[in-house]
Amino acid sequence: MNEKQEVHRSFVFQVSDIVRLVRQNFSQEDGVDITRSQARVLISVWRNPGISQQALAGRLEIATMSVCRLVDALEGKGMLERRTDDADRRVRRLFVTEKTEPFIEKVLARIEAISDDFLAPLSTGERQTLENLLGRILSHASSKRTGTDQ
Amino acid sequence: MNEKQEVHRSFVFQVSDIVRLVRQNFSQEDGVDITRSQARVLISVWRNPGISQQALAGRLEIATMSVCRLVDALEGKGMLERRTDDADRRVRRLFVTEKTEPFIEKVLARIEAISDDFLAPLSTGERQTLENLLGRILSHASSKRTGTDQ
DNA sequence: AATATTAATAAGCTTAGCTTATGATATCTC
DNA sequence: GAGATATCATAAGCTAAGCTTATTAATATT
Repeated sequence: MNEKQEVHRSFVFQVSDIVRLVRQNFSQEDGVDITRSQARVLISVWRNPGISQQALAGRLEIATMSVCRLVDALEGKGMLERRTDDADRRVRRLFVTEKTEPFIEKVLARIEAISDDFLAPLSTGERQTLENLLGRILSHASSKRTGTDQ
Repeated sequence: MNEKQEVHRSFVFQVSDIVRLVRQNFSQEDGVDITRSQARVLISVWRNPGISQQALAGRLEIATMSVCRLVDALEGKGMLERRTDDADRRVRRLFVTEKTEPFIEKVLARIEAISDDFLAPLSTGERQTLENLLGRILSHASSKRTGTDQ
């Protein structure tokens, strides 16, 4: 039973394993048909209405092409809208559609619910500690990324 | 600059983001051409020589088909060997090839190096705390998985 | 002997990215 | 103002790390 834990408990594998389990938990449930990365985009656009795809890529630290694909999907579902910027007609400004607003709450709730599920075995204090440790790891890791930014 | 952190700091996104950065760091470097999940398989076979693909799937908590593909890749690189079990000729017993043994050290070192890289901003005590918290999350999450085990 | 179960695999799908090339615009330089 | 250069979005197609749904071969059950 606890032999199973012996596989290889380095940080790299620990986080990979957790993310695999998260992904498995993500899809189903409520009536909002959206993936984890689509949710990330949606929330980010909702928080930054009118952001360009380029800027969004910088903010999410993924390739502009990846943003483009994710926006394609969300636009296809009618959750996001691309509007051409009049001042610079190369850029597409992104907006959450009005009909989508109510879904945002659901998406946020789902993410919180899944997080809570995983954090269930930890005390409140431990959760804060964890968030702090992971946050520091993230800022450290993303601050030393080479280029691709902006 | 720290606006970038504001995206959405729930546990789900924190771990996803870290894993994305881990994957980007994984591939290159030393002379061992292997992916993260292949490494996971390789190490597990090395620690459990003669394990069947089925049993390995149970241990790694992934589908038998996924194991099959990963073993295909590793066998293609000559790092793993499938031997038919004489007693039950349906099962393939897995072994690390002799020429591969020396690579294992490299793979383990790489994983440790990447882990260390990410853990760099933490003190030794904090690292232990983190490992403990993530470990508990993992056992909790995988214990409530439905079946597929063993 | 006929049936059911199990181990592995073939085929093809999904998610979440990536790179490389191309088409529109904008901007900079002469 | 024209030509070169840079920038934003996107088309096309790749990789990694899974998945599901058959199918085949072998074993176990009845």
